[in-house]
Parts: sequence; structure tokens; C-alpha cells
Amino acid sequence: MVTNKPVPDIVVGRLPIYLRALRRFQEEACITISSADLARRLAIGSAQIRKDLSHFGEFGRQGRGYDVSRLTTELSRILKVDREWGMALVGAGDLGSAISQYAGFRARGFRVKCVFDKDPAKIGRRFADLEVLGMEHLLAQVAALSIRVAIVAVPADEAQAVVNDLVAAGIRAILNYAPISIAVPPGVSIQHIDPVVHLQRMTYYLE
Amino acid sequence: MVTNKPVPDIVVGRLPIYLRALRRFQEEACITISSADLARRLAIGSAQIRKDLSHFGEFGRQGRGYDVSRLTTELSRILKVDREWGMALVGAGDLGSAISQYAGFRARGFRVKCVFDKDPAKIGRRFADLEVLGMEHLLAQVAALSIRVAIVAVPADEAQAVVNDLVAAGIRAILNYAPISIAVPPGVSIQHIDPVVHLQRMTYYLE
DNA sequence: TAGATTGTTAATCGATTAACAATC
DNA sequence: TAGATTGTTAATCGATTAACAATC
Repeated sequence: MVTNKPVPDIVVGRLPIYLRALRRFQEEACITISSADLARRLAIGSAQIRKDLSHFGEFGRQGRGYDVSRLTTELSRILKVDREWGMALVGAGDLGSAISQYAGFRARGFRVKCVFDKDPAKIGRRFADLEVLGMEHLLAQVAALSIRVAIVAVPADEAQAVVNDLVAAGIRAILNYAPISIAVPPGVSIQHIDPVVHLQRMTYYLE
Repeated sequence: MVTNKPVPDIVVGRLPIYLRALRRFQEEACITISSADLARRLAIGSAQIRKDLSHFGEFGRQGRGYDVSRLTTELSRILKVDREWGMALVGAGDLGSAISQYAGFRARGFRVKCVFDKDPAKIGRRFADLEVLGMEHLLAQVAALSIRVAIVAVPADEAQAVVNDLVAAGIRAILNYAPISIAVPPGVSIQHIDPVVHLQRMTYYLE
């Protein structure tokens, strides 16, 4: 049942996982899957999948399940990944270089369109087909290219200032690789990637 | 109050975030902080921090707060990151190369000790001071180096098989960079890093 | 039709939060 | 001491799960 209440973040957060699994079912040439099929693959409950999807509409058929291609299309539309998103990358060090070369972004519709750094030694270098620009070009570039998404790959102690600049430039979604918690104003999303945090969540259980 | 009930995963999952914030307070030369100070920095509730910590002991003082250095030590001990952890890396492509060079691991006590790939073209190459080995050496190396932690950086369709090999070799904690959900037996932890999932969690809110 | 599976309800489960006695 | 802040309780809030009528 679709209401006008906002969908819980935790539900939205699972949709990309469903979408990723659907792509694999598609690669395996599955035409139709049940919520139980998907649940088995993801090691979660089938009721949770049905309930999550019910926030957005009725995409299945009783007795048959879900059409893999239809559900992929619907989830892509809901998540707004039925288009290409250009991204700004701030930080042209080793990590930034690895990020700009990561094929997984382009393969799923995300593309680094411009690269910035504040270090004069890095400005002017080429990152694939992009020239590293100074931070003073951020505002104009983001506006000119209509960019809403950015990746932060600077040291922890510079990250908050960079995020502030990005928000001021109109960026509304930020993927942060700096190992630090960062504040953003309402209306701006931020997600953090810190592999060490994930490792530390596991060492607790070792021994 | 410390009981013998297992601490919820969601609580354990927040400890690395607390630890990361503590290191920054330490860099700022803070001696003592209150749960409210930490909560403000992390944009969460102070009661949650106190309740989370109370699962493990009493680390604060009424009226004073927490000693930054003491709490850092305690959390490091709880998470078992008061030591160095050697890691096996599987996958010697671009992503594996970036991972092996990522300074953030070593800086926080995680070190890649051996690298494996199944591609004969990659075997024998050098990754910093390590030689890329064939998968047939996995079992012996992991045993010889007493490694319990591994990183998977292979294509999605190879990841499950690699994880099975790792588990068979005695690995008990796996950081997976392949964009796929993977099953592990009880007693083995797995965490996933897929930056595109994080981006897709944000595009939903755009426009 | 008979069998299967959805979408939804209601119950259960677990996590977060507010409040405050204890106490440094 | 007076002020501040912890550790803990109990209430609230929200998410997960089981169950099943609807129906393809």
C-alpha cells in the first residue's frame, strides 16, 4: 500500500542490494523470481522484501512472483539510477586516482566529470581525460556541468571544509572516503566509506 | 551493566565510529570529553553512547565524563585492534593494487601480508614488497602466517568461490569489495564495500 | 481448477530515547 | 558543597516477522 508517508531510510537503503541481486538473476537468464528466491540469495526474510517493495507499489503477481526485468526497471526508476549521474571528485592523491579509475562507477551509471585538489603540485595533472583543477574552479564547474553528486577523497582534517565548499556549490549527495564523521545541512545526503571501520566490526568477533 | 548476553551487532558496529572520533579528540589534545561532546560530533544521542558503552563496562566518571585516552584504550581492547592484524588479499587487478597501497590500513593496524590471484598473467608480479601467488598457495600461506582476515577484490562471479576457499583455509573475517552478496558459514564474518550501493542510497533523495 | 505466491495485517521483537538517582 | 554527568531504568518508538486472505 503506497501512502504519502516518507519511506524509512532503512528500506531505501536495501533497494540497491535488491537491485544488485536482480542484475545477477538477469545474468543467469532468470525471467521470474519469487520473493523467496531473492530472500534466499540475500539471506534475509521474504516477508521483508515484499514489505519493502510494497512501500512503492505492487510489482508482483500472486502465484507467479516478480518479473526480473520489470522489477529491475522499477527499482532503477525509484532509486533514480535510470540515468547517468555526473560526479565531482575532490582529492587527487592515490585514493582519488584509484577512485577515478574504478570501472564499477561507470558500469552502473556514475561518472567522474571533474577533479579538484588544493595542492598546487597536483593541479594541472591529468586524471584519465580530466585535468585536475584548483578548488577555486569548483563552483563554476559544478554549475556548468549540472553536477549534484561528489566524492571526497582528501585527508580527514580537510574533509569538513571540502564538504562545506561542495554544499555551497550546490552538491546534494556526497560519498566521503575520509575517515571522519562529517556534518551536512538538511537536504544534503552523505555516505561514508571507511574500510577500516568494517574490519574493526569483524575483529571484535575473532578469537 | 555488563551481562553475559551477547552485545547486539548494531552496538558493536558503532564502536569503530566512536573510536575514530576519539582519535580526533586526541589529536585536538582533549583530555576529557562527555558523552554529549561525542554525541554532538557524531550527530547522535548522548544516551545512545552511554548505553552502548555500558554493555562493556563503566568507563566514565559522574560529573566529569570520559578520559579520552582511557576510552580509546578500552575500545581498542574490546574491538581487538590493540594489535596488528595480517591480511590476505585475493585479486591482483587495479582494485587489488589500490587496496594494497592504501595507507589507511597500515595506519590503523591492518597489513596486507600476502596477495593471490588465479590469473597466470598476474602471478609473479610484485605488489610493493609482495609477490602475487597462485591460489594453490593460499592454504599454506594463510596457515604459515597465522592469518585470520582477508580482503576479496575479484570480479563478482568469482567472489563466492574465492570466499569458500578462504573459509576453508581458516579465514574468519572477510572484507568483500566484489559487488555481490555472499554467503558465509556461522563463525565467519563478512562485510561488504560497494561504493555504488552508497551512491544509489543517495540518488533516491535527489531532485 | 489446484497450487503458488503476493500484499497486508497484526503481533512480536528489538532499538532508541527520556528521565533521573547515584555520585564524582 | 554545588554543578555536572554518568549508568540504568522504563517508556516509546520503529522495524521485523508470521500468518493468511486475495488472487494470479
